[in-house]
Amino acid sequence: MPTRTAAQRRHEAAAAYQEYVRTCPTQRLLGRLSDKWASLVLVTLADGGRRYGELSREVPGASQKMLTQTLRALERDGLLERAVTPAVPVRVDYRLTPLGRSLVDLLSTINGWAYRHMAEVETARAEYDARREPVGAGVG
Amino acid sequence: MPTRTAAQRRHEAAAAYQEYVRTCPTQRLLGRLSDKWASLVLVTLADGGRRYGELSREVPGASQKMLTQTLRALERDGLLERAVTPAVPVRVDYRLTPLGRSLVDLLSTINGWAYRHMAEVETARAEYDARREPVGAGVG
DNA sequence: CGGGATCCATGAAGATACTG
DNA sequence: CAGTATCTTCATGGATCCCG
Repeated sequence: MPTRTAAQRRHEAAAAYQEYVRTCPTQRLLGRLSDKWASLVLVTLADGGRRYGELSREVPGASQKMLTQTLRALERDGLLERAVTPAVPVRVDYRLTPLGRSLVDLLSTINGWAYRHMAEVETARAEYDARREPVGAGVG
Repeated sequence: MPTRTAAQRRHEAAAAYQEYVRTCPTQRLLGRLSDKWASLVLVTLADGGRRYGELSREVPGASQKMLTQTLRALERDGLLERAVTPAVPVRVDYRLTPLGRSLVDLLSTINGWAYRHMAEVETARAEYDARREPVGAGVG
């Protein structure tokens, strides 16, 4: 019997894989895009800069916590710029960087695939469900 | 004073938006791709079908629960096919459908952007962190 | 107006054990 | 071999309060 159990070795493999996932640019990118609000903020900013309040109105459903968090993450990644105007009521504007616009383009591509193929997905999904849902219809 | 408070109206807006997010093909697609294991399984299957056990070995870090769950979801979406061979030890093969291969192509595009731009992201991230981390270095 | 900090509910991810 | 069922754990997201 080896020192490491199968579970332990699997755990090590998992750790190594997690590392790979964290390293792989594609996985990192997908992670960023999977952020539900990130893509929404990006496309909202695509047609011009916005103030914080405008964003919170145009991206409803996002709490300020999530919005701020998303904005911070996107700013950190160099996808958008944050401009603070220290007036009496502070004014903060957000706008895309060239890198951000580049990502919006990619988002358009993804969008294109979605519109071209998601109908097939929906169909497949409906068929799949149809084969499972009638639990008591076909067996009796 | 209206019947609905600001919080309630925000809640309704959020609900409506959640509905939009669920409806929007792009959001649905991103949701699927964001599934950490989904993209991994797809690219693994890109160069040929695999048995369940093979997948669990080639995609370590995924518990069988996660693997099964991912495979079911992908099958449901019509991205891959599941072929059961009822032998003594059951044999199950998974392989991409044309739709699945199409999605792998999209994944390649995403991959391309990632490799072209993630270095910029890393740089931006490092700069951003550099402006925050030296908490006592630049202020004193 | 913009946002940081905190607390809490929810759901997803993993380990384990069992089945056919 | 190929799962399914269950329990626990943990990260995520949201509500709230408060500050500049």
